[in-house]
Amino acid sequence: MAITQKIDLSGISTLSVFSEMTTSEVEQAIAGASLKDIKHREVVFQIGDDAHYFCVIKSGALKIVRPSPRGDDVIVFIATTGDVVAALVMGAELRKYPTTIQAMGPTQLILIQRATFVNYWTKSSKLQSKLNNLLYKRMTTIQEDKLLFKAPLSTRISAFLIQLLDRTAIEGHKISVPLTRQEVADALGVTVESVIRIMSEWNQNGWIRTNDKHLEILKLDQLVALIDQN
Amino acid sequence: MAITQKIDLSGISTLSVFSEMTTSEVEQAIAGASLKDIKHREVVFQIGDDAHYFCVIKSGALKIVRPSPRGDDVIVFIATTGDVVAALVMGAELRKYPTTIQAMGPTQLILIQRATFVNYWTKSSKLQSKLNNLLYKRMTTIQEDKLLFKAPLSTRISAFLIQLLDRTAIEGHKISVPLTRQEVADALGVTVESVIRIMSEWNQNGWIRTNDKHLEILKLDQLVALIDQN
DNA sequence: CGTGCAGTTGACGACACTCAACCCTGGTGG
DNA sequence: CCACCAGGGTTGAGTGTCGTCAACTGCACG
Repeated sequence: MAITQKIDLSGISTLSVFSEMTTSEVEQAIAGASLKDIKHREVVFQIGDDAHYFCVIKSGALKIVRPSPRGDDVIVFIATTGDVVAALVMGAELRKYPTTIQAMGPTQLILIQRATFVNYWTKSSKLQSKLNNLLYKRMTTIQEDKLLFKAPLSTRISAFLIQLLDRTAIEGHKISVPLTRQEVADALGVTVESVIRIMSEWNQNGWIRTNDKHLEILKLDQLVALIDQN
Repeated sequence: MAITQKIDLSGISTLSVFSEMTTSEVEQAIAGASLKDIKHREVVFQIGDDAHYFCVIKSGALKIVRPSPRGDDVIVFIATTGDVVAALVMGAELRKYPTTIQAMGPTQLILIQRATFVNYWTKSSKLQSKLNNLLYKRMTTIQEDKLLFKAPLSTRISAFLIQLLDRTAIEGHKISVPLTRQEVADALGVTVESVIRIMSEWNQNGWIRTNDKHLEILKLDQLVALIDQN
């Protein structure tokens, strides 16, 4: 674990996990925690390692990845600002990370010790309830994709991008998370080539634009139409 | 809501949700609840309906279903004994069931009022923690399937059946939940015909047997081999 | 005795996978 | 300064698996 900083509460209480909590409650929730800056692509937690920490995303995004039996990676979920990652492993018997967690773009994390989870988070029904909601949302997004299983790939890619756009929204229709075609493919469980064939066409049509790993959606209505027409 | 019975605590405290709880805690958790017998195929909660109740499965199984845009159903999850269903909707702003819940085989439920959830469950960190674990397990099973996305269908069916066998295990290798090929297809997001083509072959090879909607796995090692070889 | 559902089989076609080659960029080292 | 390499993106040809459509059986149920 590298450079850490003193925790500044001001920015933290705005995170949805800690909303509706008093300052003292927030302090207990992050007792002994540290702030950490993560570079693009840096691995935060490695699958199989002993799980001593979990984290809350202060800014940026993380991908939760599992290797498939075939060798290729599968992106289980892309966590964004305010999400809590690896919390439930803290309470599990087998205290190894079940997934690899990796940064997408520069990311700032609140790294919290297992002990804090056991001593405070499990005892706080407020926090537990927040965790439940986050988990529920995560499950819902996975389900949405399952619903589109039989739909053509273009529909699935479109739905994926729009859902990611919703969750990372900045001004305009620009996805603030750096995203390669490989990652889109890994998230949907398909091959890069298939993704590229479809997104290249969108590019030529002027529906999307990529610069410096960042994807901008120029014709949102066209992508939405792809989903609806189905 | 139809015929209900007086609640018998003896059978209930053995359910994993209520383990590690005192009798009085369990009583509060199911205050005002009723026991209900559900017939095979009966709909417990209908998607879009007002969510006044959630439930704990005392015995049997429920399928959690969402209609896809194409019109066909997608089975999100098959909940078995001890699972809690529709609990998280109780706390959501939009109090409509997000899925349809339907019985698979004769099932006995503990039907609990929303008020009990709000008044007791949300306040109890023990129960919240149990809910977290159940949700986590549910998410893990969904993920497992995602890992096998690119694998041949036979592998995915095999993995699905084995996972269901693990969770419903009775003596022998018989899945105690009645299961049609359509349901297998809906759970994996594929067509019935594809499922049938594969399972018919297994039938002829003597690897599985179906009688009265119940599936028995005769050559478990053969099915496991399908997963491993991949 | 008709209706509906579960299971089955076959023919056909489409969409996505596989494999292979190639471009372009940025970074690194001689 | 150039050569080399790696990673991301792209394109094409060929293949295969699974979806679609259609027809048919057997069975349960009212």
